[in-house]
Amino acid sequence: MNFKLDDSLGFILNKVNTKLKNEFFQKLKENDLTPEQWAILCRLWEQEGITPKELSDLTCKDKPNTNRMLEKLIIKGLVVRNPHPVDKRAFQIFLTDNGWALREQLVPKANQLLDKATMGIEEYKVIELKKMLNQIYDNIK
Amino acid sequence: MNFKLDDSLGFILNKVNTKLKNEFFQKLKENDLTPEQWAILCRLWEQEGITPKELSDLTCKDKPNTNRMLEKLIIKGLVVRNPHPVDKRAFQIFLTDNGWALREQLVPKANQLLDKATMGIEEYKVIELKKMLNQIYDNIK
DNA sequence: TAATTATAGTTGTCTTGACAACTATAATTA
DNA sequence: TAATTATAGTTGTCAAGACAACTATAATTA
Repeated sequence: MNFKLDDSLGFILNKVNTKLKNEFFQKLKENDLTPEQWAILCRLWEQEGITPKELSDLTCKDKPNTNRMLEKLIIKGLVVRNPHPVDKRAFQIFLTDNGWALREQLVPKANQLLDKATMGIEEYKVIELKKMLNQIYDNIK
Repeated sequence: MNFKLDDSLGFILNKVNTKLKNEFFQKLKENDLTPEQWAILCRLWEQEGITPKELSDLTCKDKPNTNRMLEKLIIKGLVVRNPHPVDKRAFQIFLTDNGWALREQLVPKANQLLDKATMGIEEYKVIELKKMLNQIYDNIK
């Protein structure tokens, strides 16, 4: 009936994730962005014109939150929301020039942070780490 | 200038953490608890009589949040808050009988979920995983 | 085709997380 | 000892995550 919080995967994961996200938040501050908004931009850099629903699936967030984040990105002028050409319920999200321009500023910041985070861990170990995390993701539910 | 979100440690970590926490939340639902409140209880099971400040350090949350969670635990009758015998600014947090009683209900739930999450991953690999995560934690800042 | 069901997006609520600013007490040091 | 600085806890704000309930449109099927 013993349980050591410090040795619990859930606690460790949460701790690391919070700290990493927070550190990234600090780095993104000067661009007035959050890590979650960053994730949305990333997806749009990969593929423009998708719907909020698709974005919410691709970023693993629910629809209400995705929409609220999109609102903020629209207000910031990084993204536009056009009516969907076929489906009247839906919208298409596109990047503005400003949205595209952020990419070359932000990607190095993200990579810098990840390099720092994984310092001292061999590259193949990091790959293993990610593989295990993905397996855990698949294992749940 | 390429960046693949799906291969990014930050994104994967966040995804897994969110899913695991959420799954745990579902398990804790019938006890009307959240994973964060669980973490506080864990610490108190390990050591009673510590202050909110110490609890916030031990659970890696800030003071305001820790206090708000403690309020909820007090309302639920799982925890009491006594004046600190020496330091008039501080308090001491103790478990009630109900707070203690939860332990044997909750610990198996946590272990069950962690077992499921790490299914198919060898035990020494899970240890390696936790070690790497802890190193990442130390690497940041 | 009409009725039913599914889906995209919206609104509102609750919990948590980070942070800043504040009060009261404790500890330090001049 | 008096003044200064540090600390415990509090209050308020904003971003986000989960969830439930809702509207409008699309897809299915009777």
